[in-house]
Amino acid sequence: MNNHSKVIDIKTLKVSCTDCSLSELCLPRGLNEGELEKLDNRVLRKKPIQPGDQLFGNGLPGKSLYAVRSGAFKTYELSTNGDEQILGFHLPGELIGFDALADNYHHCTATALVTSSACEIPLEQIQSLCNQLPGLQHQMMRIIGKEVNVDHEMLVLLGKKSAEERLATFFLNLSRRYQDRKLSPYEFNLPMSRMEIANYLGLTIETVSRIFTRFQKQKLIDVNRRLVHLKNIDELRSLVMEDEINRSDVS
Amino acid sequence: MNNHSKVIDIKTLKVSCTDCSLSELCLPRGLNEGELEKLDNRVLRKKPIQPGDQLFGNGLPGKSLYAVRSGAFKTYELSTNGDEQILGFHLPGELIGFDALADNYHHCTATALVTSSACEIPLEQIQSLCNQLPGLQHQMMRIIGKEVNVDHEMLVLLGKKSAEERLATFFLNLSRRYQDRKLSPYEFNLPMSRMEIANYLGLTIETVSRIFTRFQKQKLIDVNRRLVHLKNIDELRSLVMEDEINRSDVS
DNA sequence: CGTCCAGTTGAGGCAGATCAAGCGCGGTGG
DNA sequence: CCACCGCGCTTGATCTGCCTCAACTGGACG
Repeated sequence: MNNHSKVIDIKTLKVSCTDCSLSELCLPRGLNEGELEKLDNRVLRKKPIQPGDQLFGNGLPGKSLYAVRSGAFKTYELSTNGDEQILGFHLPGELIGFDALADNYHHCTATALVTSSACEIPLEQIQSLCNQLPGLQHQMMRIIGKEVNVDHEMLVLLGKKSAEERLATFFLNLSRRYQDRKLSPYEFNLPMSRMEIANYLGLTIETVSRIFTRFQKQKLIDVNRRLVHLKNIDELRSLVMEDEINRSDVS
Repeated sequence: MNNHSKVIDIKTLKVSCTDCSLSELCLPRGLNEGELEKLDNRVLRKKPIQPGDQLFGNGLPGKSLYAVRSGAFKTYELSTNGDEQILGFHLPGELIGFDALADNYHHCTATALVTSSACEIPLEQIQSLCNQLPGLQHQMMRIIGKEVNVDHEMLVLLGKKSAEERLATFFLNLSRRYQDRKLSPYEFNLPMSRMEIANYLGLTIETVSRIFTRFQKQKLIDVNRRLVHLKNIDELRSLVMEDEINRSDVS
């Protein structure tokens, strides 16, 4: 490496996996220093991506995974009548691009919600490294498994939950993910618009807005434009599990 | 191989990957004879599973993937209020159990819809074999990628489609999967109840029943109990307006 | 200080849920 | 052989949560 050169600019330093604060959430988790360096050498750092710009697009060849380094992305598919369905919002440390594993073409599109950056890791490199580093293979499996489980949670949300439950679930999910990133689980900025929240949760923008207002009246949250303050997380939690209490006692 | 022994009973023959008619849909796809044998040695064949019995259960340790050999399974998660959300129906040749990749515990439950059987492949074996057989690693990635894409299609369905579109999509999807299995794409038995169809599609049993009736009046299908006859696939397609570009799993 | 646009609020409508009754087939037993 | 039951499914009537349409608000920005 370039340890011999003491005069390295901050940018170069910041972009190595070794010094990345996200390594415990990302692919490097569980690797030792030597292994990390091997991985590091295969990772391509991409230039900052402006809001609305694509990281990858539906129908385009895809031979890499991407780790969100900063900012936030959304992935979405186009429905038959042309309008989009958002599949997920992706925060730093999260990997996206699994949709290209099947046939090396992307089946969804990823665009930046705010100015963002990402690391690109070619699939070929991942595969060959996995053969050398059992820890990496293990971590890959964990990440893929989590991806599948997250999607399944969304199916439950869309298939069974009321609008109110969806919003409460959404806030609690974001809260936990910000906490995992050493950020406040109580106060954060939404990187996405109301429109995008509604789309993601299978609702309309009006319904989302009304429930934001309702939650504020109930002192559960404060929302000011995109700044959210969760004031009563326990109550939000009980909202998600509320309905079984009401339904199961009449006998 | 055991070609030297001419006296082998049919059961033994039938259960090897070499002779399994599903191998082109399943894990063995793309492996040569020698490689196939290696895989074959690691696969455990499970006894037949009766309708309603579990292949694996939510919260239980999971250290294997399972390939459906015959019959059909459903996987489901319990929502916070206790009722189930069906995540998928699984036909012969399909792999299930990816929900345990994240932490070696299952996050959903798999039960047989009819008398079924499955092959168990321990994850450890898959991983070590993947290091020896690039073809297997490649096929694993393909299957995982397809799994992710299928889940994403379901998110679009639940987030955006009308009840009618959901049912049409459901029929077309089953039709294609039966065709892939060299069965009639026009006439087949549903392995699941109306209730399970409704649950899977985020609808009620009454709505499903009404749309079945409507489709019959429109001469799109014939349904008699669980026997379905698709009479006008093109019209069903136009109901969904779905471009089936992505499902060509023969890639 | 007007325009724009994201978001909010209100009124009314509708797709699908809920509630309730009926149907038909397979199984049981008489 | 029919009478009866149970259960999966169908059908009808009514209800409702969320959508749709439409008007309004307030901060950002030229």
